[in-house]
Amino acid sequence: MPPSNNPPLARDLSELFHRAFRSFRQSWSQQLAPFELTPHQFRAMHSLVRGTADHGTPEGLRLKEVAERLHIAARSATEVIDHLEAKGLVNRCTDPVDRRATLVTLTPEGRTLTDEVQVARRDHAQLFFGRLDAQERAELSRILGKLGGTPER
Amino acid sequence: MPPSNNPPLARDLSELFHRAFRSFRQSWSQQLAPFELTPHQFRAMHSLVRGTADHGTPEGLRLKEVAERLHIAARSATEVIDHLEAKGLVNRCTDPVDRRATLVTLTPEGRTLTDEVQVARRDHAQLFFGRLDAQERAELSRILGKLGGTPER
DNA sequence: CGTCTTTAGTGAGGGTACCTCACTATGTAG
DNA sequence: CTACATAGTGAGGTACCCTCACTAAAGACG
Repeated sequence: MPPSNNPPLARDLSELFHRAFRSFRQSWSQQLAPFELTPHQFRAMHSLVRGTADHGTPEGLRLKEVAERLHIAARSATEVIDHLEAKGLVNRCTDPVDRRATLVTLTPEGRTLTDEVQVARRDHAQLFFGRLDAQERAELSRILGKLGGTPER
Repeated sequence: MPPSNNPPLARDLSELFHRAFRSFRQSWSQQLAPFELTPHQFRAMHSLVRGTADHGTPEGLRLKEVAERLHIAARSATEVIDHLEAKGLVNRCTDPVDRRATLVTLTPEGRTLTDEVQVARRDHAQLFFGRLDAQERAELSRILGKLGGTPER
């Protein structure tokens, strides 16, 4: 009985948001599991690829930059990189220009893995967002952009 | 090749989703801080209110039910409830009907606090989703519903 | 009644993803 | 050279999850 035509209104947008995101994260985690990477580890590697592409320097990103790109504290970036280094996916080396800084670079293995996971990520996104049609995706994209908080600074 | 005039397309819905949710969660955490509750603690209390309303039983929810509502393992629910109990916001008592079970009920303080936080939550949602107009909110709501995975049960 | 199985909660022990604070080593300005 | 800032990290903490093994109680059945 639809006595209340009630659209599932803004009523509980919070709840819906939470739920949807949880579902998203969980399925992504699963997709990632075979690679033995956590979402953040992958995000870090991803940032390395894009990062080095960004500013001509071929030699990786500083830990600090990684932290910024992941929106986490520097200390936390250290940890993520620790794990990746332990797996032989990245290397640390002192920045010759500023010896306080540590440059993080992908190893060939890391590079390869990143590419593979990139594909998996695309698959996952298609699977997950595939429930929406193109227009809905565009709309969602626009809306999320608005909600994303400070786009800069 | 002009860098990219194209709209922030569905290109990285994953990224956008992640970013928006992070922003959401963070601002909610902050809103919650003055009450000295973590998001999950509040969610648990919230489930108690709704739970007891649900099935006539005036006497709280079982731990297991709490776990189900929070979508976490039973053991984890124990922890959340531990914290709330330590703060005097909930009580545990043995279910007279099934003495294996523990009924969790809100104390008057817990009840009051929940009501207060409920208001804060509404404020937060309005603030956060206020960046969207009514139509966008409705659209978002609809879309998130589609993405939410298991709609019920 | 006594076993046998199931269930609810929890102690023990882990793990991830974050954080702050204080310290070292290095760089930079005066 | 001194003073200060900055990059990374060790130490230590919190939130939020988990599994595994156990106890106490309930239910099934002969």
